[in-house]
Amino acid sequence: MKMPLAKSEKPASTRDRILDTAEEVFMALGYEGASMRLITGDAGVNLAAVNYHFGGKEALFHAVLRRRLDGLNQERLRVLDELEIKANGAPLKASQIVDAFFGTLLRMANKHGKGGQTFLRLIGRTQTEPGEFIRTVLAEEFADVLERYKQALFRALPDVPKEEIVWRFHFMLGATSYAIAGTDTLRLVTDWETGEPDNDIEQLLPRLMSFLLGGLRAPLPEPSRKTPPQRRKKS
Amino acid sequence: MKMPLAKSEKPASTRDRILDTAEEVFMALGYEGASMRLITGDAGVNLAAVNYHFGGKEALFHAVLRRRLDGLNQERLRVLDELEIKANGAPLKASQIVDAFFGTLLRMANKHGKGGQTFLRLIGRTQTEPGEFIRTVLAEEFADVLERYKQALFRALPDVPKEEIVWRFHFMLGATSYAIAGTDTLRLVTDWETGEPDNDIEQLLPRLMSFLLGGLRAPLPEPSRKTPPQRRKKS
DNA sequence: GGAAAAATAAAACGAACGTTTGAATGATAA
DNA sequence: TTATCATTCAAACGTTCGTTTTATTTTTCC
Repeated sequence: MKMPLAKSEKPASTRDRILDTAEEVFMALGYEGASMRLITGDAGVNLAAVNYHFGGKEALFHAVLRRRLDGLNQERLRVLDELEIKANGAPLKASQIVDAFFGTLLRMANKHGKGGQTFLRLIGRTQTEPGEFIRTVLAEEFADVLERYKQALFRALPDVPKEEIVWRFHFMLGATSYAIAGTDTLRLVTDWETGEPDNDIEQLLPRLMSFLLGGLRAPLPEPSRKTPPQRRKKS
Repeated sequence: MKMPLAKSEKPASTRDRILDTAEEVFMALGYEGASMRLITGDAGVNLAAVNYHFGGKEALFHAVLRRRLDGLNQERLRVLDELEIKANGAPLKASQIVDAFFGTLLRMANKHGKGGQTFLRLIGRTQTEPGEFIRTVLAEEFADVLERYKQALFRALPDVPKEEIVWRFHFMLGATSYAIAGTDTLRLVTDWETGEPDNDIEQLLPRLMSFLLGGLRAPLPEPSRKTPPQRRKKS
């Protein structure tokens, strides 16, 4: 029988076991580095199961990303909606927007426990993965959310040129992605005799927030050139 | 004959052709994604040449990184020395330090023309590569420089707790690495009807600088907890 | 010149990859 | 029960991987 399963039971269907394991393995080894034999082996399922349930390695990766990104981005939109309703037409504060975007990410990751943090590091990694289709997946997944938040920031910071805001959004994504993906280089910078990065998220969030907001609201670079370079003809 | 070759000639020894090509291919496909057959093929040399001249794929990657990283980090140390001599014992300004570290990176990359920018994106990529040895290489290569700059920042910002500076250094690395590695996500954020990212570096530097300094000097996060969590026992 | 060393070339190695196949097994419904 | 469907499984497919081997060519040095 295909019982819906009361909430906390865990026979863990083959499909779900693959997803969970794949998430971890992709995170640890990257897309290219993770082999289907390793994933299916760790998950305790047959090698062919991935192709049966998902259609292939790419599709599996796609599914892994989607499973959590959907929830995350829905939540991001929900929080933004809520803020805008409360504001009743007035522009939001930049700090609210930044928190709604990046704070939601970190808090959701923390909520799901180990799995959430694994995923957090995965998408940090994924941002710089070279594969063509990976970037496509991310682009599709993020397009709506980014647009909404971009617009919100435009309204929140009317004095900052839109182009500059876009750049700074990009920088914020980088700082966050990096802060999440690897404690690698940080471990190199500091002496680390304090805790493991596992529950560092609670420490990380306020620190990251201060940094991001400081950068976002920084004084503009001196406009060294009047014209925003010469506009190039569209190819 | 093994003539030293007047400066601008370019028979390009097998070794150098491999290095140049490998740099591009690694950048485009990542370490795992780049195959020796592709590299040697593009370089127009025999497949076995890499193993002959470098010893293997890992050693080749190592050599690619070292070739430019050595110069970069030497220059970074030189610039910092120069600043500190001029300051005559007084602490430097944070903006000077940030420019010496990140500005030097971007300027050097710009100097070497196409090759430099390729390399810039490569190290941006490399920061999140999963392979074990890759992180080792980067750690060795950067250790000295990071330590020097860290100390300089400590002196420049005596009011900011050292721990906080380390974190923010990490965030700055992330923002920069990301800004460099992929215009990928940015291309997704903006509408891009302006120029290609090729010569964007001149635009990028002042923008990035403002952002980094804004973040670095941002007001501290409220110390929500007095004790810096409880110190965990060292395992 | 010719011997020694360095460099290039072609071919093959074994291992690992993602995917496919076809039979065995389990559950579902008439 | 029997027919039907979905799932699991072991085995093999054909490629591609990094590396090694063997032979040939080129350079270096006496």
